[in-house]
Amino acid sequence: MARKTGSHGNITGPKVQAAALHLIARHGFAAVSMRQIAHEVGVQAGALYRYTPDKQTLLFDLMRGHMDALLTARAAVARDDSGAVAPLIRLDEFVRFHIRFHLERPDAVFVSYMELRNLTPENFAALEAQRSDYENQLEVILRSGVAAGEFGLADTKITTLAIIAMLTGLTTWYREDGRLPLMQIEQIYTGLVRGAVSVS
Amino acid sequence: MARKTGSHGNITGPKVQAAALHLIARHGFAAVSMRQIAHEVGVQAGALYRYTPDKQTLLFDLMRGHMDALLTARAAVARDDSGAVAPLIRLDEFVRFHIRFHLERPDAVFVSYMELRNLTPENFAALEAQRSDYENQLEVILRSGVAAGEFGLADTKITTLAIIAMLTGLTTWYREDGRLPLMQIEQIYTGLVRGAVSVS
DNA sequence: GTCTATATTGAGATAGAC
DNA sequence: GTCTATCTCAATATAGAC
Repeated sequence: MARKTGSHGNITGPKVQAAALHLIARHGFAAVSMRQIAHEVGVQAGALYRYTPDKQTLLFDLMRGHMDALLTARAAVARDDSGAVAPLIRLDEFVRFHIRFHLERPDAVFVSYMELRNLTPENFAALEAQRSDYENQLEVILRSGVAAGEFGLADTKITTLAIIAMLTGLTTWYREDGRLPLMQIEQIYTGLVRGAVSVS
Repeated sequence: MARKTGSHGNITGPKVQAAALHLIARHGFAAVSMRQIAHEVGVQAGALYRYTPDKQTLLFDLMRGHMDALLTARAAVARDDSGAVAPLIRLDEFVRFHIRFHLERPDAVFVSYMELRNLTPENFAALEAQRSDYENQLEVILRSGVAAGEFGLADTKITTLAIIAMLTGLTTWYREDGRLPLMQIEQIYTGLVRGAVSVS
């Protein structure tokens, strides 16, 4: 029952992250000032430094948080696929997972892709390792499909990158109140991906 | 024979554009200062304002120049397709054109995609119109293929965006000295696209 | 056509009061 | 835990000499 009034640390921290993510997604990391972020949170600029040592770390924490969430969520889905699930089913599953996860957090996706340039080399390398880990999970599916003779692919590595680019591109134009409901969009994309990997 | 020594206007102008494109692609528009651009050109910052009224216009000119070049180059290719060329052939042609054009100018592609946020609303609208024009050319091909019964597509609009995202994604990882030669990469991508639009 | 110098503004980050 | 105040530095853009 301790820790009552006057202690906002557990609420301001997340608000700083949310405000930073929101503003950086819209204007870019370099274009957003600590003062702007503070204003959106409702505090003065100096107060932000209780929650991050500097602006660069704030950016990295956002991006690392996004990649951690991606890999964790993916692991929860992929866990059920141990063993006898057919490659085509696992491919559909991956496509749906990728679309859902990315459409649910467009700001984080945008920032994680656009602001890689603004990371220090070490921070960049850490995120690249996570991204590579994720991509590799799709490539494993493609390879198993090729091995089973169910997929017809010229190159699993390039096809992996091509599919992920295609799926992630969805985030640049998708609107919740758009022409088609999400489930139908998912079906269209699974169809496109199935076609791309089919034996011709 | 007039206009000799002391007149560098016709050379410094392009150098400013080239330096700006190069630096903005690497660090982002907001992160690059006019001083940095001037330094790369080999002049002082004040001199840049002989070639652009302000930083915003410099960015817009780069992006508009890229889109103009894209539409002009595309028109030169598409001109030969009046009439009896089969949809599948025109689709292959579009894929190869898109890949070649984009891989030849990675900096301009990167800037034109990443810095849309930093444009004024009017400048943004002007570029969006051009982008829409380009995308529409692919959609026309897809529609003609559907009409001829040669393509099996759930939705030409979404498929257009999906294909373009897939192709443009190539620019993020392609290296001239990479594992595969460009011609082979083009073949892989035409194969992927053919599969995606094929009747299943 | 480019320079130097400068006006003006705002950035990231820190110190110390409360 | 947040505030005010401030240090230090660098940004865009302009003016006027050469």
